[in-house]
Amino acid sequence: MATLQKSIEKKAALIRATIHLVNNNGFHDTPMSKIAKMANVSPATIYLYFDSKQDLVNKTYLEVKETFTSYAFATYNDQMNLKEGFEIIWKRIADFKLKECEEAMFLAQCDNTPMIDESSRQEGIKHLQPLLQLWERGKQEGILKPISDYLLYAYTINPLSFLMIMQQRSVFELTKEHIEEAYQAAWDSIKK
Amino acid sequence: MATLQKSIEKKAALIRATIHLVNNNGFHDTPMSKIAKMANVSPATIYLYFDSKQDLVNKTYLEVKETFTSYAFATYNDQMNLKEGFEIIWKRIADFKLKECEEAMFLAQCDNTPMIDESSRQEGIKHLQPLLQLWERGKQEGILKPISDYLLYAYTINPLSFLMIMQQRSVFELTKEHIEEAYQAAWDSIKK
DNA sequence: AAGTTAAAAATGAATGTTCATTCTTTTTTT
DNA sequence: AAAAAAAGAATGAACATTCATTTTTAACTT
Repeated sequence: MATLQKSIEKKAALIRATIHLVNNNGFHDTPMSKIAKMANVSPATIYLYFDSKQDLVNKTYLEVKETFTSYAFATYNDQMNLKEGFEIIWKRIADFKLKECEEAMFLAQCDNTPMIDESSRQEGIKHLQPLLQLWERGKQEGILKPISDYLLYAYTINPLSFLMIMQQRSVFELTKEHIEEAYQAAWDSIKK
Repeated sequence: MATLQKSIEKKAALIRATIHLVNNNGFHDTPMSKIAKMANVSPATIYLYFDSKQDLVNKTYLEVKETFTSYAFATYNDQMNLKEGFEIIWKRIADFKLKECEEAMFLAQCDNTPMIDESSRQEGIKHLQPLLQLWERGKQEGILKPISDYLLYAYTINPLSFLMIMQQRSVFELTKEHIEEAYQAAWDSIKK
């Protein structure tokens, strides 16, 4: 137990350090030595867990994406009707972005820069499957506008990322009321 | 003429090279030597125009932001009524993001990473003043929802950035119809 | 108009540092 | 005591910036 447990903890510490440092300094301004120091290991030890710096950041991305989508879909099941399902997922996503803002900021940075490999990016997208299926159903039932998933995403989920970043930069404070408002605007813009 | 003109051209070439290389590789993976090569100057020459790499990227950001907002507000004047003014600005912004996508991608990267200095970021925000004033008016006239500018921005302008990035990554093609749809959704989500 | 020269602009080649990765040795585990 | 995990120091490449020269510009003189 001890050894495997310890390995898992070490790997987790490395990933945490990577998220934190990359958020504040960007990928290329985050030396392996700093990641090692923050995770309390030797730089060489990183290479027991990851092939390279690029591999470390790719795997960090995938792990965070996984955490994010598990959280987003945790209270959803596909028996729910469209409106209910969408509201639950949307609000979980909002929750995640506010509560786990380090992780969410990291994802935003990955999604907006050439930081991670294209293949990891592709892999990460797959996790959103349940939401895409829900939308598909909504379109077939004639409840949602018959538009591309990208547009649906742009109107509903993406504004949240922007608000999170502004919150993070302390340029404005995001309250429960803002979130409720944003949810209404999101729903209004996609329902038929 | 010759000399000043040439200087201006050289500076412009450096800025163009910076945009292109940073878009494709990120700030810290874009060496000064490559920027110099692409702009057909010696690395040392960059330092005649800019204090440092950080200064180069800050100034590039401000210049691109300036170009962007000039374009966005070119056909707008503050005599217009709210709906007309908003539509004109929104569509100019959409236009810019599609036609000048290198510049727009660069701004998106600056806005989502710790790439540029905080002071340049602040400076860049000021250029959006006309849009904020228009919104202020809209709220006073009771045409717009009485919500924060950040929310208005999140619902209307930010989705465009997402769509542009997806277009750029060739994951979907953005047509005139998509833009019209997106505009309608934007307006619907902010009007009272 | 041609020649002269000082200042400005530009250059390619150093410089010194930072950093990813590897190597050798030490520590921990079983 | 053998094997696995971890460490710190060493290596070599990449890079931002500076330095010593060269080239270009333009003002001035004849």
